[in-house]
Amino acid sequence: MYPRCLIVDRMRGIFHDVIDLIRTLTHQRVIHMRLSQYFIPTLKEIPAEAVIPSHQLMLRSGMIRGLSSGIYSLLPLGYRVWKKVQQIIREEMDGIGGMELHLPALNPKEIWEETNRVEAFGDTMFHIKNRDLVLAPTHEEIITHIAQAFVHSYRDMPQIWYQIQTKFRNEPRPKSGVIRSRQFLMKDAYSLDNSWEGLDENYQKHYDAYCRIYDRCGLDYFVVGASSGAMGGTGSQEFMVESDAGEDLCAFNMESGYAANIEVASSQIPAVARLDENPDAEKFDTPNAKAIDDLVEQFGIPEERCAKALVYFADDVPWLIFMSGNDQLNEAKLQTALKANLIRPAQDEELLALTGANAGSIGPINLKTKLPQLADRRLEHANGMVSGANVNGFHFKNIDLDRDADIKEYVDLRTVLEGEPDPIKGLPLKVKKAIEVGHIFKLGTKYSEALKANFLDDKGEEHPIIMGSYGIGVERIVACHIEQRHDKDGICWHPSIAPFQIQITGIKVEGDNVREHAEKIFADLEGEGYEVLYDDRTGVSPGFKFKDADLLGMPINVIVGEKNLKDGNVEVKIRKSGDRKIVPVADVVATCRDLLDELMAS
RNA sequence: CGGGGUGUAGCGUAGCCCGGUAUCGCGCCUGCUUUGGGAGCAGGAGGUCGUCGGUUCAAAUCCGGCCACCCCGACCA
Repeated sequence: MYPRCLIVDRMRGIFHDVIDLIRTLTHQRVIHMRLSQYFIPTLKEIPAEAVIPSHQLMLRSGMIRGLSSGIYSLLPLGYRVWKKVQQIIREEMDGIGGMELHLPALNPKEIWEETNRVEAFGDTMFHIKNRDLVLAPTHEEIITHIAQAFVHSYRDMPQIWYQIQTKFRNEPRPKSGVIRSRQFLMKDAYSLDNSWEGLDENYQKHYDAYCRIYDRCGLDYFVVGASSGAMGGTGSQEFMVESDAGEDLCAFNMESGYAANIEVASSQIPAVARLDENPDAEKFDTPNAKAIDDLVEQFGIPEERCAKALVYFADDVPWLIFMSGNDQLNEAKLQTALKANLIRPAQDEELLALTGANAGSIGPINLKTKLPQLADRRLEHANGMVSGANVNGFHFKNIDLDRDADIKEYVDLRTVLEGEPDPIKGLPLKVKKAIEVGHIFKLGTKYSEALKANFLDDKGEEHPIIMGSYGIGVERIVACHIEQRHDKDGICWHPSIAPFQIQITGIKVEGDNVREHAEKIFADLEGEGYEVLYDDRTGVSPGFKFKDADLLGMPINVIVGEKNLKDGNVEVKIRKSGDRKIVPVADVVATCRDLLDELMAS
């Protein structure tokens, strides 16, 4: 037993230990937010490999570092942004009842063979060399596998499961920095339903959540109807950000409200009219005509009266395809029309073997081999057409496709062009490049059927689970944000995903007055809960600090220097607008709060 | 996979055509002076010239193979 005074001393000692611990923790937290300590390797010059602004600025601001083609390290400043985007996604996914889980990136190849997707992905999927394992490019198979094991009753649904996970895709050509890379983060969500109405509801919930996510990230985006591609399914939409760095083309007319990926976009371009006169088809000499334009120039044939014939293989079956004039075949539409896993144009030798002629002289009459035929709907019942004779150097004229060809079906196969009338109001279409930042799919039962994920309904009947699949590219949000919010000096972060909301620039912090005020403001702003990066570097010229601050692009820069301090003021600069305010030291916290609230809402 | 280009210090580059052991700027280290828009002076460190082979007395430079990266195209649930 201690004498009383010793107990008091001891308690006093513990009390002081706790205070010291708090001081230590606070001190450690603060010291990491100092530019003199924080690892931000900025670059003055633009690295040669970076072409687009977001890539250049991510490198220059020390957010990322390339390791290999399409593979990037996320450095501390960049990773802060990544985490913020993920947090916004988590909050909105949780908000629609999503449950976060985490699936393995390493998958048995076998499960991917059951859905035929080892073949469908082909070289895009990474394979492990010394085991029968693959690196997952997406997770429908694994989700369905879990559903198959545990979801057996209509009472078990609906479900929304999601994860934020690293995906691996062996892109043939990684490009544009993190926009097309071989390892990237994706939020992928999957809905399980016992009815098609349920799927519609879950799809709509995701649509709404996605809008909130992109709004909160400060992105300017639009939504387009999209192709379901080899994923299968009954409907899908893509969330797009307009950008010259984009790899997708979108056709739209704002006034009529039409917007679609060029892969599915259609127009009201008129069909080729049927002529009253309909003489027999007649072969004629065309020694120098290999392209539609040659026929138009040499023989004065109207472009649309030419039936361009192409041969495509759909899962190893050759098809003869007809298009009007120079209309461009849309391969996505063709793939959908033929319900094929893989399509490809025939090669020269194959053309010769199948038709008897080379490209440019192929047509419906005198084919060497009988081929299934498909034509664009513009050509429905068209006659008076010119097409190849299946002998090099000859064409037929006066072809009646109803009479002289054996076309199974007329479907929309053409790629729309800017200026054509849109399908809703017939207003002129615009076409622009965009980056896909999200995609929502009504998958249906493709995977549940393949993996036998069935449930019993209230009548005891067995059905495949009805699924939806919903993806967001995390790095694309960051890249698009920078693409949309930068100027000649650097990034202009929206406060929602900025690595720090506030930067403090100390001018000549060697001086006691400046340093003490800057430290005080630093502590006050952190005390208010803001994330603050304090440029406390000594021996660095003011110009250097300003340039760095503009490059890093925090929404607000508080400049503490003797120039204003002698009047009791500091300067508060808004990165995006460039506006500057001179405010009394005592008002800094309130000013920052007001400005950030304003910027957050903008 | 087809076409084009590049590889020289941490970054950006000159030299290559016409062979003689590598230029300049930025950055980095030391010292002094500077400090409101990428400071000055002085001194210093750092390079198997992507890699392997060939030609030559001698190769960053000429020839060939390979590798990596970038751009255009094809491809891209």
